[in-house]
Amino acid sequence: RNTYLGLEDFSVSDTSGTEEDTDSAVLYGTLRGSVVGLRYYTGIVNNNEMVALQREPSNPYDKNAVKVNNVNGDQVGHIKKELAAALAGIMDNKLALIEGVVPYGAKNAFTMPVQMSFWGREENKEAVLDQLKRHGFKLAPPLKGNEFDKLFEDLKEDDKTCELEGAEAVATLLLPHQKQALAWMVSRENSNDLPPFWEERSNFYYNTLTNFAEKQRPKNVIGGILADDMGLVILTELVLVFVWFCLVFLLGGGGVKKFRKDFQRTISFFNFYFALNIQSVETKYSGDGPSATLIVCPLSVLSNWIDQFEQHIHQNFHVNIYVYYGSDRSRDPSFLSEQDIVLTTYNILATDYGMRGDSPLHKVTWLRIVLDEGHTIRNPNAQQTKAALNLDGHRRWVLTGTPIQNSVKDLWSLISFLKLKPFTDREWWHRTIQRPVTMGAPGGLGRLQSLIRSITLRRTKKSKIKGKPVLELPERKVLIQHITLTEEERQIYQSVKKEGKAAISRFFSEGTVLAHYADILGVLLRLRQLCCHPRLCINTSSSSFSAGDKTPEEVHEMLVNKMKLVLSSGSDEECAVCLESLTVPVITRCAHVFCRPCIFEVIRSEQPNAKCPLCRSELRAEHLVECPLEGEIDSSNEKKSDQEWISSSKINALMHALIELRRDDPTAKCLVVSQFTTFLSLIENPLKESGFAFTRLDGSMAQKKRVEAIQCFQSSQAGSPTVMLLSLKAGGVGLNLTAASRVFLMDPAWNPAAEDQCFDRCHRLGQKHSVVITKFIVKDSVEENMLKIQKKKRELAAGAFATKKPSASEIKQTKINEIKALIDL
DNA sequence: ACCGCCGGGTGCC
DNA sequence: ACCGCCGGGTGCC
Repeated sequence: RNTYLGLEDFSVSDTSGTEEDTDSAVLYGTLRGSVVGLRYYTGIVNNNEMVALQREPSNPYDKNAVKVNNVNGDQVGHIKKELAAALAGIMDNKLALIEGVVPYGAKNAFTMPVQMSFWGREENKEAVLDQLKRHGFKLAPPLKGNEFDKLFEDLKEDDKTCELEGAEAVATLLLPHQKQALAWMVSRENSNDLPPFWEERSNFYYNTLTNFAEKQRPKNVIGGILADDMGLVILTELVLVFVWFCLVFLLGGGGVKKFRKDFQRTISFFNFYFALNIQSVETKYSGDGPSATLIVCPLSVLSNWIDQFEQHIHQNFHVNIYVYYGSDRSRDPSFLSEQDIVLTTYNILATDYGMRGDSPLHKVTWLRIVLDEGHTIRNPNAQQTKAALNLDGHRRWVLTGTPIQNSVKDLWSLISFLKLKPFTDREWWHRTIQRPVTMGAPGGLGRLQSLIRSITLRRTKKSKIKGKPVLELPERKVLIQHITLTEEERQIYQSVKKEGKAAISRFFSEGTVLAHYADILGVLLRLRQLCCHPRLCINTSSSSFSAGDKTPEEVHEMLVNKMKLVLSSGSDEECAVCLESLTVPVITRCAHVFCRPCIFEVIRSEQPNAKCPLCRSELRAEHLVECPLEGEIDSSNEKKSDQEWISSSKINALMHALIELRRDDPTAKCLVVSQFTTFLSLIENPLKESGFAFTRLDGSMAQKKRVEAIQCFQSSQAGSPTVMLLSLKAGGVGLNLTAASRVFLMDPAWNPAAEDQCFDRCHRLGQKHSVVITKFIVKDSVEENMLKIQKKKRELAAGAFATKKPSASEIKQTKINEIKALIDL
């Protein structure tokens, strides 16, 4: 199973089969059994301690053998053979998840009882009961009285309101929330506290969740999660203090003056990192042990880092920074460990870990590991997650704007990365936190909150310290401007709508909605495009809804087109296997789009008769079609510049607003945002005609061009552009466009979060003016319906925490409902 | 006694 | 294991 040489792969074995459904598992019942052979093993348990049951098919005495392990993974004994004979089949076929608790008998020498709970999908219940019955066992109803309650003890909350007063000269530079963050971080780096849910009890360390105890003191993580939707804010200038301390340490105060001056420049978020790294320099001087800090980030922010390091560190200190990226990267672990900072991306990390089996990054013991945009690793099955979890180094920090997106599930990878015992093992995480929370067990949420509180610093824009908002941003207003189409535009719109509605109605009555998912998205896309400009959908009219008899080439082309359609439709498609946004999209013959690795895993595990996870059609690796070219997804209809330019109602409304704005304030800058880059191109025309200086930022631009466009736009020089044409999803979270105080959103997005994120690019620290956002919405159109869906999504997101993540089929059902609402069915 | 009963040896899977 | 189970020793009252 494990093809990655030499590196422990801790989750492959428990991620197939039942894993996907652990959230929807029901409790079949409980059964008392016995653990035997205690005297042969070293693993010990306490009364009421949780134990894990593990199949041991290779046991020479009994192929049905089931091992019993304690929380530490040490074997306690075996399940008695008659019972094991009944359990083996259930476990091997993943019909149920069997969990054990040893109720008493902790001091028994030979055998002890074990209370087992059987969990699984409703449809497997009968088979499990049957199998047990055949061996003469019968499940008892679930135990009453919630054991979780009595186990749970709230932790004292860390005092995060305490501020750290830095050196006098520095303290004045810090805002209260910065001092607070600093104090927290310093305390995390220096604390000797036990990790959450551990207590010291008469020479033993005792875990209050699992009732596991051991002599050895469990390590608390040196580090934590900085969860901050204004991450860019809270850490700003934090570096000053770090650097200050370190300088005092290093230079004894001598070089401090010059240094401080340098740092009174505008300082950005990324300073945090080199703050940490300066510390690593200090550690290097102060003794042996690892001295290199590894920073992993998405590719999109890599250059930001490099810039920051170049600007600040190189000149001031002789800090060795190595960017571990590109095919010529050094493969020498000892070279890497000599660096002060090694910078790399999640992709490189994952590639090295997976392909080479001797990843240099995994051979180094790091002083500190920092995961930037740490939510990147929220999918426990993703290669980059496994790669990150297996990095070696005791100080571990996760920086993320969105640690808990939709579910508790997403948190596991982060907690596991922090190496908090016993949560690194998925089973214990699931039994003690995830299930109690998702099933609403009393105390479950409290437990989770306790955990989060003790290891994360979470601040939102709305957080307050001592009754005052942490951050006072200028006001932000969202206006909706309704647009009425011209008679001509309306005619085209209605005719396309009529045709599309007829087709979609047919799909509904035939029950083939899922099979025509891409076509339906296509109809909706065309309608949305027509709301913007009639020319946007000129080339996407191939409404061949039936596959018919086609040559392989034609099928291939059709699939590629469908995939492009899905990807460019802006509907924020998720892969139904991993439920993440698509990476390396491929399309099946039945026209459903998945991540390449995900669908290959499905094919591999279900072979020889793999079925499409969405529609159960036949699925074959050789039929999968990949997306031909990354980037220029909707460029297919871009090649018509020779045509005469015409305006549209929306463009007229925009130009009217822009000209008015310029008249009132010639220096005011604004963002013009659309999901359709072709639309942005169409807007360029009237901008030129009306003499606007503008710039443009979209996903297809090379990194260098982007940086240029951003700098140009942010400049306050006379004659600098006042308009930026921005594609909705361009740029990462870090994109800073605070020069703009107006936003024109040309077309609504499916996902309101995407819009909000876009607005945040100018409504953030550094914004001096109030921000006015104008959304253009065409009356009586698909756009108005999209607003309703957005509203629903917002409400859903507001109560999101603790609700479980929807399954693939639920996602599709939601989408079908959306489709109905969108086209008035 | 092709039984019962006794008591020693023994012990996970 | 202060059990169960095994198999050898033994055998009226």
